[in-house]
Amino acid sequence: MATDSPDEKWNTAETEIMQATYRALLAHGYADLSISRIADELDKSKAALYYHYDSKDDLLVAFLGFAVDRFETTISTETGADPNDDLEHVIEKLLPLRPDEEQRQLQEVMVGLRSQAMTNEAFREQFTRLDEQIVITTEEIIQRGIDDGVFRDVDPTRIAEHIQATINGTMYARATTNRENAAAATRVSLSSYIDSELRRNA
Amino acid sequence: MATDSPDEKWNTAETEIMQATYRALLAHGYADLSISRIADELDKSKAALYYHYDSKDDLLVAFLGFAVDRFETTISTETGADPNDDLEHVIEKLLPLRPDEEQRQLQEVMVGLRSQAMTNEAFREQFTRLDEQIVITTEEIIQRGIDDGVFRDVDPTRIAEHIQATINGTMYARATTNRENAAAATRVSLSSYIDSELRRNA
DNA sequence: ACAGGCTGACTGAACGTTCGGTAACCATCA
DNA sequence: TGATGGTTACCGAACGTTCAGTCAGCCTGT
Repeated sequence: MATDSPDEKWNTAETEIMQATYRALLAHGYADLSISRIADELDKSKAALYYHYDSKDDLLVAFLGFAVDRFETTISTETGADPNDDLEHVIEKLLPLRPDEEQRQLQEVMVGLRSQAMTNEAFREQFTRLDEQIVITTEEIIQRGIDDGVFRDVDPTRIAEHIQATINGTMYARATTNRENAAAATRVSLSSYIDSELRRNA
Repeated sequence: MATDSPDEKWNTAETEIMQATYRALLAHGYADLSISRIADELDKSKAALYYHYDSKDDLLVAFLGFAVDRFETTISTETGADPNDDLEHVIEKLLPLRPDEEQRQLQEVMVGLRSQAMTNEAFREQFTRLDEQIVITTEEIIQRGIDDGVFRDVDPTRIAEHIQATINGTMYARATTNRENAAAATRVSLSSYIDSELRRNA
């Protein structure tokens, strides 16, 4: 960032830029995202953006941090008492059964950004971190379920990785194909996978 | 395509363009793919490309058809006698346990192209078709397994969709994160999922 | 002679980035 | 009080580059 502000979080101007970037992303998609378009959404000149960030890449990396923050906040609500519910909660957050417009848009933005991770190492590290975070969260819930005796004694890591891969795949399909029915079906199938794999048969 | 050639398949000139496009994609990635770069790989001028195709989009849509063809050929080798082996074969083709450089590159190209499906309807339709094709292939193997009595009487569509989502998610993670170990683990976990879900416990 | 396949030079638009300037707001000190 | 100087946040215009796409003309084989 250009200004080394002492703040822990985002200051006002930068938050506004992040939101403008988000709007521009929604309106034009990652491929057609330009400094001009972000500036238009911000209702400032292009140069204003260069006052706050050194380059387009700099701005975009900052935005990715912003977006990942949001995404992580979304999934990490406080955990309840029942591991079953917690697991279902995480899945519903990541892969809503019937996503509203806002959820759909956020996911589209994430998929768009993610495609950049193929060639941009800073992006790749962020998504590596994000995926790891999701797996760890899932793992912990499963472990707690095992400790509480409501889940069978499985390998939490293995199950968590499997769940995460399935979620990612479904999200990906939703964003890049017209197979919405298949996505919904997979979402349901995932619940039944958890049921048969984790739940104790009394 | 610009030329309405009566040929069923690709003629020589077009095949060379497709291969040049593939090389350019590997060398520069989708984001930095330009007509000039394809022309460089082809060792012809830009205008030569415009002789064969009306626009960049036209060329790219043709290339996607070409790539999807290749991908489908890859997975649809003749089916053997054992549904277990066939299933494992399809999975290994789509998600090699230890992919060589060529497989890795093809997958990267596919993920790059796929990100375009978010905004380009022609692309989206192609990937919808491709995913559907994979699910159907998987479904048929499972159905055959059930008929032969080697698989339990499950819902083939549901299992096939689940497998496909998991494969897609893992492939996606491989292309966009540094979690190669997790990808390999998920691949193994997928086999064990099939084992516990499909195989008859005698 | 002529058509198919191609070239090289070009255009206009869009892009990221830089730069000179400026208005608003501060603190300092006479 | 009010002049001085510095800082922050911004603007408009321009720069160099790259891009998709066009076009007049040139080979080469028939």
